[in-house]
Amino acid sequence: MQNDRCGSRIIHQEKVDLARCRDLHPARVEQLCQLFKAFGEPGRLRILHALLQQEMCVCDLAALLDVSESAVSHQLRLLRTMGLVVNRREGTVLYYRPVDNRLIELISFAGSLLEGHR
Amino acid sequence: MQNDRCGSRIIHQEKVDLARCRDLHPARVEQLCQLFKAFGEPGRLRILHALLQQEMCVCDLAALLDVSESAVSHQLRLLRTMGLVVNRREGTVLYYRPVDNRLIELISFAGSLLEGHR
DNA sequence: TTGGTATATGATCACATACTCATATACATG
DNA sequence: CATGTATATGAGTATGTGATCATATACCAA
Repeated sequence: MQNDRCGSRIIHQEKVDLARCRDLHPARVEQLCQLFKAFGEPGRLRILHALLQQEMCVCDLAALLDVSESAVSHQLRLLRTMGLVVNRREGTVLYYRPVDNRLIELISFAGSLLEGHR
Repeated sequence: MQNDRCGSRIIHQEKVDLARCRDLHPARVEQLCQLFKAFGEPGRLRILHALLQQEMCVCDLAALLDVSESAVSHQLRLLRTMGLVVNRREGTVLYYRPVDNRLIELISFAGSLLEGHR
């Protein structure tokens, strides 16, 4: 079969209908994905986790993660663009911090899911 | 400078030390990233969200997302490999469901973070 | 066994993304 | 203003990833 994009081959119409009406709004899907994606990369997760403990500058984060400052800077730009972190300048040093401290709870909650299953 | 992988250029040694001792274990970082990554893609997020409402088969999910059944199958394999979903066979039809229903709370909590910031 | 249906899987390709290097910028200090 | 420091940014590259197409598998029914 060339095109198996099924429109007619629905087995359980009621299930699909129910799922459709409970489905997330496309915009909400995008927002959620952006947020999860931010945490879905080891470097960014560690950066966010560190910043949720205390504000830090690029150089310190690079030392913590043992990667180049350029790499950290690029990741921070992403996080800034997503609206997850902001910075504060003090001379030539930029201190970064998360916009929303509740993000730490998202990490802890995810962590608790990893412990035991239901 | 050729190599800016800083080891000596640490500005705030105390901050780095504190961050190091509070840092997540590498294995935990990997687990968390896997989990977040699973939710960090529109297709998978919608699949998981749908399955958290009711068990569904590949064909129904394909209809819901309006993508090929092959694409859905590939995503489901990923989720299976990650241990996030399991299936139950009934004849030729495979019904998928999440291993842990608390995953819905992860989505809701993330959603609540999108509403207002602190 | 033969054919049909639902799904899985492998190869391939297009695109995203995370890093590196080189360079630019912003601020401080002389 | 010239220089140094901390960081930002752009281009290029290598790797990751999500889709497609073709094919394989598992089950069912005649």
